[in-house]
Amino acid sequence: MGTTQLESVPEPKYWHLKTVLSEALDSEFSVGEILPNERELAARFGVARATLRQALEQLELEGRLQRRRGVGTTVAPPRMGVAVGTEQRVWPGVGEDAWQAVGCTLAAPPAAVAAALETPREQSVHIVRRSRVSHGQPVAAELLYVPQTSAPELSAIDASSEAARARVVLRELHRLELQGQDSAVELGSARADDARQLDRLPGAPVLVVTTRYFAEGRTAALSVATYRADTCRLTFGASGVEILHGQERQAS
Amino acid sequence: MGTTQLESVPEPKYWHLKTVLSEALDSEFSVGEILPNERELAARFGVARATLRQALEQLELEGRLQRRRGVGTTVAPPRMGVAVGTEQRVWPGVGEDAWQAVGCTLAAPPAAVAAALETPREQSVHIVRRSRVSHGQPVAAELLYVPQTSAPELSAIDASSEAARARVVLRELHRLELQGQDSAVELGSARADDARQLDRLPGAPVLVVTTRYFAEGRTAALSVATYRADTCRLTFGASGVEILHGQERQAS
DNA sequence: TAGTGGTCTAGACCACGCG
DNA sequence: GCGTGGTCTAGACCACTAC
Repeated sequence: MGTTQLESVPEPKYWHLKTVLSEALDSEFSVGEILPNERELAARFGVARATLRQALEQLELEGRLQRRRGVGTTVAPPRMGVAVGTEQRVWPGVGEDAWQAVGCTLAAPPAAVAAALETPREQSVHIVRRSRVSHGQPVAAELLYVPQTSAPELSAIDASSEAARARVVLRELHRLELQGQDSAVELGSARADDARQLDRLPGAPVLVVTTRYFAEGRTAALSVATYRADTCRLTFGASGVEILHGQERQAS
Repeated sequence: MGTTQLESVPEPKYWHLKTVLSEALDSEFSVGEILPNERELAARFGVARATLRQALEQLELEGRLQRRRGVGTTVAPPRMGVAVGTEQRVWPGVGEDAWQAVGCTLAAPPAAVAAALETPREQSVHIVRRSRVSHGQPVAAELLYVPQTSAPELSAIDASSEAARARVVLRELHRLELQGQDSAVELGSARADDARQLDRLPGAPVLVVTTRYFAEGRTAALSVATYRADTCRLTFGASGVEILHGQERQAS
């Protein structure tokens, strides 16, 4: 990585810096390698630390870097493909996916969820919390909202553990015939609880996948899953195949 | 919007500030309304402008605010649903979508694109640039890579305008029988050219949708579309239906 | 030209991880 | 305890928009 000073150009310093760093990452660093610390990098490029950080933030947003407080900045591996919309329609928790039930509560859903479920407000629903792990890393935290009409027979077993209750709700749900589903993806920032589950700081960028499951002529369940935007590439259709690791990355 | 000072709490000021502002947006502002400027807001909350900006950045990332240099900060409308993966497989540019061909060049693709197309490197491909408009706003900029094998008969008409050439390439492409397609979504930041097309600054957060189109037993075309992450919610499956406007937003 | 958001600086202190 | 990235400050100047 060069030590050249930045010239006076019309484009912002942090933007130029990002380009320089990006090229250095391609040519002089390998995955997992640790970069010099921010104070040293800033000094080396002759900019304030805040400016350098702006460049690093962008590179982290693009999945090129990973920064951890108390540890350092490392070169991130290519994003992993995570299948979120397969051809065959399946209930959440069916198939060989790495979802893991964490807990289950019975509570009134947020207003927007109640609206999507066409459930009367103030009507409690099962809220199943799940966690998705891929390649040994947590990639998603999900809240699955299941109206009591979709999973009755739950009153008898509230003595079990939360995780057990979650599995029972899922089992009940799977008894219904799934008629269809649709999904939406949007950018968000991790709430405190999701962030903990994803091993990130609150506010970290996430891809929020909202999926509606239809059965018996109504919305039988609603899933709101937040995926780590830095490490994940969400795939729809044929799953998990390697496509592009990034817009401008070298072919491996 | 209150004028209360922030207390000393363990959570970051900008995070608390974001929460306060978010609630104020819900209760005291309506869509399109313009907020006080950053210097005044910072003073009102008793923080440095940089800290205030950190909160605004997050809210903009979540699609709650829109900031324009020289103008001000306004309350953003709910994100619009944009269909990107419909059930029936269709070639790009077929159907009632608002894509508009901008130009077309013949050039060697980036290495990663060449790999995905299973095309020999250094082999030129048609690169069609398109623009997608929804509700009167530009929402996506796309580069569609079409190998010459997928659209021959183009040599005779290179005298036409760029936009006309683009349409011809698309027409050629549509002659093939589409066998399948798959997509991937990931977070990125807008390159300078895409940013201009999207009416944003370079580096703005975008959702990059990479779609492979299969025909004649091979990858017949590859699309890399960058959607404005602040204004768009990408929908897969049944299109465009209103689902959730955000994770915790009030039902309208 | 006035006012806005965007960039940049040179400091300071804090929270966390690791040895 | 030390080094890391995370937060915060109080300024300054620039680029753009609208009048």
